[in-house]
Amino acid sequence: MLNMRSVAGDLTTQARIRDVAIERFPKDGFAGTTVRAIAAAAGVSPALVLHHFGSKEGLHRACDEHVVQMTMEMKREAMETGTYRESGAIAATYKLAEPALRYLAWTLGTGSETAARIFGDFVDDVTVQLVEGQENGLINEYHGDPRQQAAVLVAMQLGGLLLHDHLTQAFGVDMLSAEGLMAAAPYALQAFSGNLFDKEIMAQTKQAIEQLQPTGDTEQRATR
Amino acid sequence: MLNMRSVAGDLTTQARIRDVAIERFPKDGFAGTTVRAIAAAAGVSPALVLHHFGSKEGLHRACDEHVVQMTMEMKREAMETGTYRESGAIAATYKLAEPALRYLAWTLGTGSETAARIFGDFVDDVTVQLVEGQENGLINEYHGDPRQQAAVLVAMQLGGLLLHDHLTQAFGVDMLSAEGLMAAAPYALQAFSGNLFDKEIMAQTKQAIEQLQPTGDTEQRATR
DNA sequence: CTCCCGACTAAACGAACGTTTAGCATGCTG
DNA sequence: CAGCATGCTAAACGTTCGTTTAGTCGGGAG
Repeated sequence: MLNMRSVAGDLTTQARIRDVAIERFPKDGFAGTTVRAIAAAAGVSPALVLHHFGSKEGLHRACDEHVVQMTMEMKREAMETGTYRESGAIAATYKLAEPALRYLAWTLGTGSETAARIFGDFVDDVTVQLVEGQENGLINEYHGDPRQQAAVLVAMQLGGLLLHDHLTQAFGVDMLSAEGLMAAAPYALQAFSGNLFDKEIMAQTKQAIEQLQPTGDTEQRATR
Repeated sequence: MLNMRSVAGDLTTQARIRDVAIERFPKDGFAGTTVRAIAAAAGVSPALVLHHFGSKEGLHRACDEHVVQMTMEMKREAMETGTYRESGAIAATYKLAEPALRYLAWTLGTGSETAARIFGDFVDDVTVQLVEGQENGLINEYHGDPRQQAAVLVAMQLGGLLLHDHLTQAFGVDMLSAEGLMAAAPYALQAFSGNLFDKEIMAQTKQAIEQLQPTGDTEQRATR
């Protein structure tokens, strides 16, 4: 059964093709990445790519599955060591390899079902942390629905992941590395500490939000 | 000079083509959107698209420019009415039309130069707000560099924009509408208020971040 | 040894792509 | 009126795409 011909760097040819695709798809998009380019980068013929994955879309699905699986594995490890809860769930993603992180960010930006699943899983985790944290006294009382609060927190955290290129430029450190996380996280903590924004501006903002026109139909703007 | 042939809905044919492209590019990606599809949706021939914009890439540039211009216009208006400062800069983007917002989110997800410019502009704005706010007492004392703090805040805020599809699902309200902003913003404010996270978990998280392995070369993970 | 299955390639397929060319219709200008 | 620039289309260009087909090679099973 283990009858693979060429094995370079202890990776199956199939896995090598998939890893190349995981690197390329976020870079040039799905349609912008050609089967021929993937094959060339993996050192195989274009036909072999389709032999292993059925079609280009099949390769896409395989990439999604693999990244999701790696993400879950990362989560499990982070939960065992305790860093998952402490780092607010998503920050622990730095343990993933950079290509997988870029792929994750790319997928989340698309409206795919995989993206919805990943986002939903994170929200589930943070919701649990919120509810359990309140029982443990780690989370103070709050208004509203825990799941909606969790969704906002997840979106905030993932913002750093999706915009890692820009944060990398702002910080001068690769934001997908541990150094980047160590550089940026204190600022996130400072924002959440309540020490940054004064009560006055918070009240002003709250009022401004409440006074928004509920429906944008009267003063709707055209794309013109 | 104003010699345009067909004018439907008071928009130039050229503007109509560009608006169609602004809708399509985020949906299917740049490579995934064909000139023929844009032309068909705009009710013109494919050749006319290239006649007006030179090439597909030229159309892309025109879309970028137009969205950037609309964003700046939105900013200027929000500054005049005061909502820009109060809403933390980016939240005011809801005033943009939905296609433009989707395009903005799509562009920010790419590593394009336009994205870097937009992100940088937002960071500039928030940096100024941070510095001026401290003088006015609206921002309390904080540690670190104001520009880096601003970058983290912008990334957090834009996270909601980039992940609007998922937030929309979580809230049951279109997150690119005023209703969506009104629904989600209180949760963001609650997170920033310092009332959500207890001091203990904040300290735990801070410690966990500091104890990360500085360089990930020893335990580096492969994409395998 | 023979047979066979799976990894793998070379070559070709039709379709669809971005772009070009030639030309038509319209309206402004002199 | 003639002349010309402009908005616009139809048709075709060459290229490149995803995919298919036919076939080679090599190890494992009988």
